This record gives sequence, structure tokens and C-alpha cells, in this order.
Amino acid sequence: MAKKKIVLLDGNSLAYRAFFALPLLTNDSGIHTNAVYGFTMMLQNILSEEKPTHMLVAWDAGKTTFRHKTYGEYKGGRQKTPPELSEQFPYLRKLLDAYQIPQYELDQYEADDIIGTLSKIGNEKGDEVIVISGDKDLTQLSSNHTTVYITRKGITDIEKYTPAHVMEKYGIEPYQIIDMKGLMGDASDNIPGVPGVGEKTALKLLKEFGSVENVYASLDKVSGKKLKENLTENEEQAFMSKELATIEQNAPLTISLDELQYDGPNEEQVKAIYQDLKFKTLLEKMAPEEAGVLMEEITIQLIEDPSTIEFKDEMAIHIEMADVNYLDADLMGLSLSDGEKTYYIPFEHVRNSDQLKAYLEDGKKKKYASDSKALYASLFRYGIKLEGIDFDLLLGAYIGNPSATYTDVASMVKDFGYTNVQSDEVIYGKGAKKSVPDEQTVAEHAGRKAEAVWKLKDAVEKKLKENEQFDLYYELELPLAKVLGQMESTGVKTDLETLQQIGVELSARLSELESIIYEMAGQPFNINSPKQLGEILFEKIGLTPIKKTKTGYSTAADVLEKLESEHEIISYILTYRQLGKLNSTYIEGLTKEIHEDGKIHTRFQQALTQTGRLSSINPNLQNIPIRLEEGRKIRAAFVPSEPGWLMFAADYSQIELRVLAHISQDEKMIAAFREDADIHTKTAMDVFGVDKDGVSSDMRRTAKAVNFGIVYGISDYGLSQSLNITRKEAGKFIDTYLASFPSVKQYMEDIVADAKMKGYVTTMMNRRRYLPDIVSSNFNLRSFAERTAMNTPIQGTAADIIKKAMIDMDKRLKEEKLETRMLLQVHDELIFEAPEHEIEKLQEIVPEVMESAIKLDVPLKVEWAFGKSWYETK
DNA sequence: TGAGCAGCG
DNA sequence: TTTAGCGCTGCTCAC
Repeated sequence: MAKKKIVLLDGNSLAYRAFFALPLLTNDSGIHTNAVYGFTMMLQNILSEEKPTHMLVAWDAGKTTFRHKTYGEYKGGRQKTPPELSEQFPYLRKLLDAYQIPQYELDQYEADDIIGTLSKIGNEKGDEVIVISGDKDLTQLSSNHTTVYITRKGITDIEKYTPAHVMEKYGIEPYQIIDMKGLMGDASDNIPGVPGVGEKTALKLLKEFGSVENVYASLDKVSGKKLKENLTENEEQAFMSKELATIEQNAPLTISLDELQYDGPNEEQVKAIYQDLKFKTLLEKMAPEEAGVLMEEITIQLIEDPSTIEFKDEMAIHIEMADVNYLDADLMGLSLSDGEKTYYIPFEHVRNSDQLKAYLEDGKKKKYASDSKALYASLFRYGIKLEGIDFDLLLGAYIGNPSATYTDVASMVKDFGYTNVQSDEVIYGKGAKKSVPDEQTVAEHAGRKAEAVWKLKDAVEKKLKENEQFDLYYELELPLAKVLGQMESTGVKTDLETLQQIGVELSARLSELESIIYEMAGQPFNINSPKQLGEILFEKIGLTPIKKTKTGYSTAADVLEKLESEHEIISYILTYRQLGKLNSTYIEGLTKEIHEDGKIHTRFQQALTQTGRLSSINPNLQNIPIRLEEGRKIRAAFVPSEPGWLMFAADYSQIELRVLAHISQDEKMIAAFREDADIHTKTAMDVFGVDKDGVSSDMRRTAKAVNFGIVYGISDYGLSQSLNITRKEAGKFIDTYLASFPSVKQYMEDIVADAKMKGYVTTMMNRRRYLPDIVSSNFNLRSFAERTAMNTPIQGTAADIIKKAMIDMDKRLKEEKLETRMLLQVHDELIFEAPEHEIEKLQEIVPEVMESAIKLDVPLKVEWAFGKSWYETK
């Protein structure tokens, strides 16, 4: 028979944990729900992560247990269970019934004993057992087959106790936990132990003698007069305490392992209870499974001859395609809706219709799209130049809720409470089962999408107006979508031979490095496997691990760099990593992405980042190497697509610090930028209190790191890492910095306070980012939100600025009737290809347009270069 | 599928 | 007193 995976939960302990970990939530009906809610969250985590075959929740039975016969005061002095918690137990039991998880209690025994007995039975059969509790006593049950999960802070944070972990933490075996308790006692259970003996002393004694019995057998060897005295006087109490702490593993259970089989919940019942308790988020999580119901009827006109369509002045429009990548996806059909009538035209008829083409290219006919950039670029593949886009649902939803992840129209409209469109997953399936259904189904699906766009336009606009984001939407994001669509369609010419040539060199050097590394390691192994590499470095060679990850030793570059002087193999590994990355990601990766036209067409995601930046995918052209010369050569493969043309690149200099100077209104910083000083040198002068000539290169480097840190929402820890100095030193730098730029300090404090009050921060163009965690009681979450509050207005404003510059640039190129094409955006940089005779003009207008994209209290500065390839634009 | 690592601004 | 720089994408390994 297959091995079982048995999960045993300590019901009372976990309910207490959940109750105290969460604030006292009350639902509309006045029932307290925090313990049930926390318990449910935990349960769901366990079910999805562990996928148990067998489960049981054990409960304590009544007030007295067999332990009270040993010691009447057992668990004496405990606070009564708060009534707010007591009232939740019946709901918990009902919920577990709905989940169809067996529950069990046994008169005179505690939940521990039930769990201990079952885990023993499981162990004997070789099954895998997981015990979950909030009580560390249960760690005594850990064994080769049993792992004990103890909840840490909160409810979902769990510490896993294997025998090795117990050893690591306490230096003793799991079975010695009871000896430890015997000696030190346990205040929460009112187990006395030996007075004067705490955890430290108990562990010391156990490491020397092994057990309570042996401690007393060798009392004369115990050092310390007072300790010996205490032990002697409390011998009986020590043995009794050990007995009390011992979990019974032979309780007379009336239930067998086979009865614990878990086959999943009764969804209907679970849903009913969620509804009863008003667990909205949990309910929503269940909802996708029953998608497909409650759809309103829709009448779709399937069109073969587009000339029969009545093209209104305003219509919603959508193209249904078989893949997310609209640059090469198979286009299935186009849907149109005017709110009354909805049409679906299979794409073969779209392509061949002059009337439809004329409609799509008519700028006077307003069109509302689900994703306008996808429309521009996909229609452009068929020579159709889309005009008249006046609304974009994706961008509207994104501006209203940047943290959402939109995968299809259904996910966008959900934010507005609209449900009459199904998810793509429901229609097409997912993974291996993905397939296109019959045309009628596709037509309805596409029709519903167009209809949804039509119906939601008002709601989206209303929200934009309320949040004063109308301009951000109509002046920035919507026109940008068109520019980006053009850039994606244009693509960047990529020279395959250059890539291949670099690839050949890389492969040769990699195999050379490989032999050297194998030689030094004394054996071949997979250098790309952090696991194997860690074993070789830290076990075989015996280097000292500096950092650990969840799964083993960290072999990250910053760790290896610290070990470089310890062993010569390290530098070879670092080089191998670096070159391996170039080869797999850039040479092999980019080669695969070159289209038939000899170009690479990336897609810019316009509705993804939390800050308003763009991102680039399939492939990512925003992370082409530049920092190291070997990688930088990759850029030589990116060339103009026309003979005699050149690449032209322009980037904003220090845009984020300039934005910071403007937002914080720091006089010194503003002055520095106005006189075009080197900002890092200037910072160094202030932080180190020297004059310009006194700034060493090291000081400048430090100042640069501090400047970066400030932009990111600094912490002494982060700075200490990047500069390889102590936290204290880093803290000092930060203090000195903030003292010399007081307005920056003020800004950092104000923005955090503002975010706490409003729940969000904004950029100069009123882009929002919501930060619910900024009021969290969890230190990590809160700190992260605070740094985000400091960083987002800066990074986001910089993003706004370059977006505006792109729109202006596109317009200017047209006005000047230039052939120059904008190709790429890399956060603070724009890349163009241009005929040689236009270069002179570009040198004039590109900086002009970019520098005047927005008016700040400091000048914006643009630097530019051109050459025969991207590599040469330096 | 997620973790670890490394590439960019 | 264990936390711990901001924003991304893609490759490889191991499960």
C-alpha cells in the first residue's frame, strides 16, 4: 500500500494561537470570528502545501485528565478561556465537519496524547507524519518519520522541528525534551521543575548527563553548590515534572489510522459556513471553480460580410486571440459592441474587408478597447493602422488598482463588480488541456468582452475623475499605448552572426573554466546547481558558509566574493557564473527571439509595475548587459534595420535624484543640480565635511551608495550590505547625510506619515500606489511599506517623466517629418534608429524634448550618443 | 512550480 | 532583538 501522509493538528492550541494572533474581528452578525478565520487560513495553507492523505484534529477533553492524579495543580492557575474564544469553538467544529476532517477527543486525555499515540502508530508503519501545534512540548515527538510544525508569530509562519532541528536549536535529542521540562518546568502548564533551573542550566545538565535519571545518579559530579542543593531538595518534583511533560503514546484510542483518510472538503457546506461567517475573501477564492454559472444571455451576430455592420461613432472593440503574445498570436476574430448590438467577425473576414479596414483607420470613429496596445500591434501585422482609440479598459483598471494582476478581461472587470464575462481559463482551459472550443463559444466570449468594455467605460472614468487621474489616463497612458505599439511593431534589428561569434568564444571559455573548476574540486559536478556547488565548497573543500538560504548554503555572488581570498576556485566559479549567464540568457535566449524579419520584437507591459515603470518581456530588452565589458559586447548585435542608418541613444542623467531634489525642495540639492555639480562628489563633501579636492574616490563611492540608498528608502542594514561595512557605520553615514540635507529628512518623514493617513502615495502626475501594510503590526511588512512609500513617488515620477517624453518625442518626430524611429525605452533611456543625415537634428531635438517633458525646480539633463550599433552609443 | 541566482535601471 | 535596500525578467535546477 502507498505510504500515507498524516497531518495531526492540535485543535485547542491552534485555536488559541489564531485567537491571540489576530485582532478581535467581528462580522455583521456580531459573532467573533478571528480564531475561526485564522484557523481556516492555516488549514488552507497546510492542505495546499502538504496535500495530506490522512488528517485529524485532536481536542482536549474536559477539565480533568490522568495527569491531575499525578499532580492536582497541573495546569492550575490558568486564565479562563476568554468567552470571545469559547463562542467560536462550535463554528470551528462545524467548519472542520464541512471540510470532512475527522475530529477526536478522549476522556481523561489531552490532544497531545492522541497525537502522540497516532504518530507512534504511523511511525511504526513507516508513514510520514506531520504534527502541528502552537505548543513546543510536542517537539518531543519529532523523529525520522515525524516532523513537528510549531507556529511562530502569527499563524502562517511555521517552524519545522525535525530531530536535526531540535539538535541544532537545543543541542539535545527530541526524547530529551521531557528531561528538559522535568528540570526547568513549564510555567504555562504549572509544571514546577527544579527551582533555580532554567533552560540554560537544564540543557547544560542534559548535555553532560543525558537524562534526569542520570543527573541524579551522578549528583556528586554536578558543579555548583546551590544547584546541587536545589536538585537534591526537589528530586521527587523533578521526576514528577518529567512524567507530566511526557506525552502518552499508548492512549486507549477508539479510532484507527484508516479512519483518518482525507478526501477533500464538501464545498457546498464549506461555502455555506463562509457565507454564514461573512468570510468574503475566502468565498471569492472558491468562486473560480463555479465560474460559468449566472452568465447573462447574450446575442451575438456572427458576421461574414462586414459591410452589413452598422459602424457607429462610438463602439467597443476587441480582438480575440489564441495566445497572450499579440505580436505573433493567431488572431481568431474581432468583436464589436455598441451596447445594443454585438458582433463577432472571424478574422479571415476582417483581413479581407476594405470596409472594416476603413472603419478601423478612421480616427473620427471612436473606439473603446480592452487592451489598445495589443490592438494597434496585432492589426499592424495586417497593414491596418488603427486610429480613433479613445478608451482602454486595461489601462483604466491598472491606474485604479496597480497592484492587481490582470490576465484577461474577466480579471479587469471584476474590480468593478462586473461578472458577465468568463475568464479565459474557463473557455480555453489551462496547461496541457488548453484548446480552442467551437466558433460559437469563442464568438460569445469575445462578444461579452466587447460588451463589458462598453458597459464599464463610465464606471472607469468616474473613478478616474474621483481620484483626479483623468489627465494621467488621457494625456499620458492612453497616448503612450499607441507609441509603444509602434515601437513593438517596429522591433530592433539583431545581427545573428555577432551573437553567434560571441557565443563561440563564450562556449570555449566556459569549457576551459569547467575543467579548471572540476580539477580544483577534485570531481566533476554541476556548477549551475547551487545545491551541488554548496556541497563542494562548504563540505568537500571546507570553506566557512557565510549565509544560509531556506534550502541550504547560499552561494550568491556577494557571499562568494567574501570567500575569494580563501580558495582560488572561487574566482573561477564567479567567472563561470557570469559567462554562463551571458551564454544562456543572452546568446541562446536572444537568438531564439529573432523573427523572420531579422528583428527582435519585445513587448512592453504597460499595466504591470507598482510604480508606473514599464517592463519588457519576450524577450526582456531592458536588461541587456552593460556593466561589464564582456557582457556589454552583446549590444553590438543590436543594429539599425536600414543600411546607412545609425543607432542613437539618450538618457536622463540622475533623474531620480533630481526628482528627489524637486519633491523635497532641499535647497542644497537643488543648488547642486542648478550649477550642474557632480552630485555624488557634492554629497561626499557634505557627508565627510571636506572640500572638493578633499573628496577621495572612496568617499565618492560611499556617497553614491548613500544616494542610492536614500532613493530606495534607506535602512542602515541595506547600506551596510552594499558598502560592506558595519551597520553602525552605515547608520552614521545616514544620520550625517540626513543632517546635511534636512529637507530630504523631512520629506521621508512626511511621506510615511502621509501614507499612513491616506493609505497610498502618489507621483507628480497623480499615479497612486496603495500601501495597506504601512499600518501593519508586523515589523517586516510595515518597514517594507515605509521604504516603498519613500521610493515610489521618486521612481514613479521618473517613470511619468520619461513616458511624457516618449509621447512628445513621437509627436515631434512626426512634425519634423523625420524617418527616425523610436525603438526602446530602458527606464531612463530612449533608443532610436535614424538615417545618418537626421543625426544632427536628433542631437538637437532629443535632448530638448526630453529635458522639457516636465518642469521641475531643477533642470533635467540628457546625455546622448550614436554609433553603428547599440554598443557604440556610449 | 518555486527557489536561487544574475542581468538591467 | 530572529527583521532588513527599490523596481523588474529569465534561466537552471530540483521537486
